[in-house]
Amino acid sequence: MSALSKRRLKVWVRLLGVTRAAEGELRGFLRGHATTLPRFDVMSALWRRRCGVTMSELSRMLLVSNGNATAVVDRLELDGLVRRTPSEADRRTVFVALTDAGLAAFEGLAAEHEAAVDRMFAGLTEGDLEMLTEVLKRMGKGGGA
Amino acid sequence: MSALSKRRLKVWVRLLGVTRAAEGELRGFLRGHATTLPRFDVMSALWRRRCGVTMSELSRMLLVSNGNATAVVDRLELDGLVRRTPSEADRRTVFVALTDAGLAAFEGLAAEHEAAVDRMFAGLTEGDLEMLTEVLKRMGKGGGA
DNA sequence: GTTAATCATTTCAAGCTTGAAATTTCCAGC
DNA sequence: GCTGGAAATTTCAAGCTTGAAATGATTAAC
Repeated sequence: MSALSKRRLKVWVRLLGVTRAAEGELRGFLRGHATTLPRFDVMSALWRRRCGVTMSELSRMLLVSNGNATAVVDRLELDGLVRRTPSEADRRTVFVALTDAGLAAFEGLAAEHEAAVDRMFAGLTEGDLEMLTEVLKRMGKGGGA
Repeated sequence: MSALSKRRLKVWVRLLGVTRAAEGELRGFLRGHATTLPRFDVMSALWRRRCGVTMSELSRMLLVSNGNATAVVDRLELDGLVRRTPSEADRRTVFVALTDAGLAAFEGLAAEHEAAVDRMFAGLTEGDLEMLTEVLKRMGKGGGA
């Protein structure tokens, strides 16, 4: 139980705290628009991959379980925001994509979401951003092994 | 939609990704010991404040809703790991504290947990830690206002 | 062409989490 | 000492999330 490991623990606790606080802020913003963080995350992923992704790809992108992706996509589908299309080539796989309504809904929200994130990072310089990216990249490599 | 705001968005996505991956890792470790992240978080908070905290303090410490704290404490209480004690001075408030069994359980886990966090941060130098702390501190101030 | 292994997805039970609506208690002003 | 507002906790419905088990489909080895 070295001093270094205690320090790492402290950094981890702070990292978790800041991330949770930020998530809370975004959740509050999205609540005002009758949606939620996981729904927004799914729609955002589908927006980045406009032509559609499989359920497995989706859950890998968002780092959530398969069952979770199924549940959120189910609800979005009920609301007409996403569409499932069975693959022709492989009858196991399903492609998910935004509907026109989903695309419009996401794009209406995206700018405000970006502004909210902007505010969260207002206290950081460009140098901070660069260092943060660098450090996070290194963390990802170490932990994900 | 400036280049800077796009950059901030990217950093936020990465921050969220790294944090989720790390949480996943810790969850996996805790699963092997028949417990979960939220339970561990509560016990950890009660360990830091050995003499007991109120439910409100607890939910503020963990950045979760009151209802959530109630639910997790309920389950921990059923398992005999924490104890609720009504306040003498104010009959609205309740103090929560680890039982002896809870203390033992937590301390048995804490060392391994610390080791797991240690591994996650293995790729970071002390300078990285310092800079990360600094940046996170500044983020917390900006966003939490 | 069977068989076995693997893969993509869904289903399920259990637990987590939220935000809002009760409930009970305290406190301040009258 | 009432009374109204504020505070601490719980309750509740709805949605989120997980991990494991089930289902259905593909692939590779024989």
